[in-house]
Amino acid sequence: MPELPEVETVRRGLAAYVPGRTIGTVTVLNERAVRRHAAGPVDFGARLVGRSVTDVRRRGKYLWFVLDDGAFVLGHLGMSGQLLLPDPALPESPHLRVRMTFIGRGPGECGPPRELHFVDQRTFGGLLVCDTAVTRFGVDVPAPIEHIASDPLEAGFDPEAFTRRLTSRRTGLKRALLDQTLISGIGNIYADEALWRARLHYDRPTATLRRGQIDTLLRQLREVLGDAVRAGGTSFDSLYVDVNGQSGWFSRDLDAYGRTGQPCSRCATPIRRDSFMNRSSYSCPRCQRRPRPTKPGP
DNA sequence: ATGAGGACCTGCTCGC
DNA sequence: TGCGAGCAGGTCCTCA
Repeated sequence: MPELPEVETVRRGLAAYVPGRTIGTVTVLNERAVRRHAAGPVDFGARLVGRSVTDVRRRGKYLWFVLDDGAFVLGHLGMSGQLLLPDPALPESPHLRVRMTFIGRGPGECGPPRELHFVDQRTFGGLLVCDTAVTRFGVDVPAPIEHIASDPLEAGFDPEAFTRRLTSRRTGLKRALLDQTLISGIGNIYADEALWRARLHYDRPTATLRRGQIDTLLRQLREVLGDAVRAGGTSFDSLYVDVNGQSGWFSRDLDAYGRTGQPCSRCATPIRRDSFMNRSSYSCPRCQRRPRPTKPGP
């Protein structure tokens, strides 16, 4: 499940159940799911069995468990990954890639503990175990995501630094928003939604943005991401669900994404779909004017 | 540094 | 009914 609100929804679900639990068994059903764990699937399991989870954290679209020996289990959901605490009465997904069981039960619980399933239809996502943390933007993160910038909902997100880095680029605005080394957590849906809210065109050269426009964009980004987190994320189908398999309902609040031909909710002009960066971009041709071609520099 | 393009996958929908 | 094309919310790599 892709973008920040969906990953945060999953993180919250995991944080309510997993910390304090001890991992009993780990079964890797598809090796591709742990391909980024260099030591291989056997080592992946061996590193986890008997360890307790102390916390569940997130930056951008990545989330990780902190273990009692100081290691991390880092996960990315790719395009179709799910981390589920499934109802044992229901049939297993055919796309189950990694199964984890827990030992013992929490206070007041009865019956066997839930399992943790990593389910991933397209297998672009994956899990790995790593030992080293690095401090980036004031937070200790697993070393493999050292290159990932802070996300706009983090306390330590620095709008000044973002503004400087954004305007020093010579690229288009949406391309920059999707660059996880500049700002993290934003994908195709929320980029289009924030650009619509801020009335900015996706191909606006970042160097021409005025400070006020960037402030507005950041405010709209925080707002749309926050709204979507409160709604439990966006989903169009059962591929994007929380740890219990439930869909979020933010899709009803989308103003641009996926609304080709439908009237803009501000000005009633039909929303248009463009092919951009090998994917779809949705925008209002009236509220979000295409930037003038840049004049050749001196 | 930038960006275009492809690779990595499965499954759904659409038009013929 | 079958079949190929196109599409899907991501990331990473190479090459120019």
